[in-house]
Amino acid sequence: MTEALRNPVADDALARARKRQIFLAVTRVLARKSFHEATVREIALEAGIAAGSIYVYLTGKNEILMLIAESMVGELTDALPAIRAGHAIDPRDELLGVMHVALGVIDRYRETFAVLNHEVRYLEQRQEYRGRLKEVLQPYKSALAEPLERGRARGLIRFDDLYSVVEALHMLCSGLAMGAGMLAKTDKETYWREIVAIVRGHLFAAETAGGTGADSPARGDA
Amino acid sequence: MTEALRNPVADDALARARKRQIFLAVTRVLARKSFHEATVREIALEAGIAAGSIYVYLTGKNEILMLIAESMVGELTDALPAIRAGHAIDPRDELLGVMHVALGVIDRYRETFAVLNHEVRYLEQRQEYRGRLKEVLQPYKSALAEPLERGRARGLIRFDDLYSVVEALHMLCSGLAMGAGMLAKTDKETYWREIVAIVRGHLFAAETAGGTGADSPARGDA
Amino acid sequence: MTEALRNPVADDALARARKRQIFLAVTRVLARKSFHEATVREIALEAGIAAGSIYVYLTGKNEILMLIAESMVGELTDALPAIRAGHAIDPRDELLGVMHVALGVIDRYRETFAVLNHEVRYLEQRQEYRGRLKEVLQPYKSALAEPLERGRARGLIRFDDLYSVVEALHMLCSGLAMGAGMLAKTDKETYWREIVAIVRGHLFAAETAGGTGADSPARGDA
Amino acid sequence: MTEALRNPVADDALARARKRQIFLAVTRVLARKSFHEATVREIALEAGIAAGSIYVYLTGKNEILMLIAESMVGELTDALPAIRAGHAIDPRDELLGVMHVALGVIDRYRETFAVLNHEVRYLEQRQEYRGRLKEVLQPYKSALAEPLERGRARGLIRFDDLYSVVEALHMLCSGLAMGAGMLAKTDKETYWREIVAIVRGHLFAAETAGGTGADSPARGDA
DNA sequence: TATGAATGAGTTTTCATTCAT
DNA sequence: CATGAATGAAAACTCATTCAT
Repeated sequence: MTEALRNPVADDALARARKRQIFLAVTRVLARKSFHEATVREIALEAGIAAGSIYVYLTGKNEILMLIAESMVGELTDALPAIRAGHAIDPRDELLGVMHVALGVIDRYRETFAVLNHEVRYLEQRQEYRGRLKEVLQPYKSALAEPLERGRARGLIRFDDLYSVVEALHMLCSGLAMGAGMLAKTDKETYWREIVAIVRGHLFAAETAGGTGADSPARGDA
Repeated sequence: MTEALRNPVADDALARARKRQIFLAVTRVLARKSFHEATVREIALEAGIAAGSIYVYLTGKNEILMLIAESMVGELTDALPAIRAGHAIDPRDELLGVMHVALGVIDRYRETFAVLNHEVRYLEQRQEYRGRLKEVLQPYKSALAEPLERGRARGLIRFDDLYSVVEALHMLCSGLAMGAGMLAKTDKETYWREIVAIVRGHLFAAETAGGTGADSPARGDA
Repeated sequence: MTEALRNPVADDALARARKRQIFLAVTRVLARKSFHEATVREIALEAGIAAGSIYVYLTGKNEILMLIAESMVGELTDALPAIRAGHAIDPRDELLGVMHVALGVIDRYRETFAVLNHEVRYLEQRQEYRGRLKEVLQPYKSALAEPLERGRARGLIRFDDLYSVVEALHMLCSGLAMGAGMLAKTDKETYWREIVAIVRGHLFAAETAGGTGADSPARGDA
Repeated sequence: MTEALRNPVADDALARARKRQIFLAVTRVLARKSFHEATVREIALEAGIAAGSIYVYLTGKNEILMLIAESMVGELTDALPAIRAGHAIDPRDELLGVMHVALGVIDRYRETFAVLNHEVRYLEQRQEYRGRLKEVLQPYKSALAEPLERGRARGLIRFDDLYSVVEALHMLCSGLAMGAGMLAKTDKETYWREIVAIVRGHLFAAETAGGTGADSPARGDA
């Protein structure tokens, strides 16, 4: 009754086109400032539409974040079939393939990705976004989780907690976009080489000396 | 905007105590909401002081971020001597020790850390914060970089680009606090076990098949 | 703003039909929300026409109020001849007859009537509506005023200020629709019985004690 | 937790004074325009405070309506004891006394009263206001209802449905402020004379002819 | 005639910051 | 040092109205 009142835009192709416009605009704006510094008006104008027109396609500012998530995961999803086809044999290769594609998307939209990665936590706290968000992010999550599980089943990959590893690998990729603040700005291929090496187990020359088990490397801390 | 306090507090011990109060307060507030949702008044009240009193010790809301950075890096720094003493022999162990301590700090202030990690990029864009920020973050950065370099010199750790590796390891630790949104909420020790395994090179059972070089694992993608 | 329609609709019957549609739609919408909460789009949609189509028949949102006035007074006017015919003898009966019909219309469109009764004051302040409004409302006003004057002329009804009495009787009828907020929601026939009794002079059992004249009943107040 | 965050103003006398300022300001603004045309900013400025300062004392625009209700009922309540003392003998006199005082308040704030009378219906629909509103309006309602009931008990006042009569008498008073739109603008004392005459049963010279019973005066209508 | 996407002026509301006490 | 009332700039969002189709 009250939902149908908004301006739902009958023309679906138009809606898609406008949303793409808005996504690309927000991408440009977020290169300059944070999500909270960026105003809806600014984003609209950058997209070449009037201030109020954004509300014809989106129900609020937060919906821009959902649009970002959908768009970026979409670009990743588009590349997945090719990867799976290309690395049918070894799940380790498939995993690295997914990470490489993810890195490509992240690199293409560095700042926007950083924003998404952060804001998603607050979106997730809101009942109205929880479900949708999970659904949107699912393909990315699975793209990492599946080769991991397949690898483990075949004895090619070793880990205990799937979630932790997925998270860790996701973070390794994210690092490309996050570096800006905390540490340094890195170029994509340079960064890729290093994280591939880490994943492949090349970081440490050989096993650490005897007794230093995984759970006790830091005996000196609180 | 970030000039000196208008009312430079004479009593230094008091100033330090109040800042600690504020840091702990912000820590509690950020567990509930984002930095931009949190108001200065709310933080002040949570700290047990009046709304305006925050400006006696801080010059603006952004200064709270600096305070967070200082406080968290401080807690890390305090633990560093013990680590270095404990693992004087193998830089690989020292590196893991630093990471473990960092993980402890991150775990203690999860949401606050996530906020800091994100906001730092915008602070850094402002001329007025750039320098101070770099200085504040320096000890953490070095704590990771130094054992890495020492390890490389002694042939125990292998990598090309220091920045990338520092970033990657930092991200691996950060993952503990970030998981919330993008993926899953992980417990500290479980997470630690997995990232240690990755760093130690245990993730992959053995080298991937022949030709899949580090820079070409994803030949199929755009 | 209130100038003639830009696209004066040629087909007069169509225009009348559409206006009726709109009137009935607004009647339904106002049962749910206030005039200012109701959007033009909502009213149009409720009427089964497109958002912009309302402007083919009406020059603006305020014109909806004029339409309401016309429609409701119209329904009253339609019933007047029968009343006058039925009570040709006693103007007191005629007066009550008019009030009863008015009460019927008010009851039929309670919320809409309440809106009209209120908004009319602001319409009236606008030069562009003043004249038209007076003209539209005239039949109702006369329907009350005429039997009153005739009654006075024949010594059957007693009053000094015609306007005040017309207003008072109008308010007595309006009460049916207004009660909602201030007091209680009353059923039409129950309410009618009480106001008829008041008008007929049955409220007070007998004249108040001696000196309390009409103009001095409240000597004790500020 | 979230409630205490707003600016509740510790100083109670100050809060009361500011609210009075705002009430008087709104009174002046509503003489010029409708509640929906009046902006919060305009009201604040008229009250001599800054735009945003209204939110230090009120939680939103609707709260202005509550303030109006409280203020006007308050002025009425203040006069009640004197009336009750002055007319202890005859409830009919007391009733007229209350009406006269009400008429005085209405006259003092005509447009504001009209707004309140109308908007109250929408406020009442909101869960958050229902209870408070009922409580605030209660004294006025009782002031009319009590003498009516006492009068009926002693056989001095005759009616069946209390709510209807209270409503009708309230409407008779309200007429003074409402006339503007629908009919004519009347002066207080002139209006008072006429409604007193109606209530006292002087409107009709004598009983209408025989068979025209209260429930059938309008046999000719739909 | 009818439509509905697009507009942008205008509104409420929030909140970091100041400053008199 | 501490306070908290006051400020006013800024932002999200709404919606009557237009106009190309």
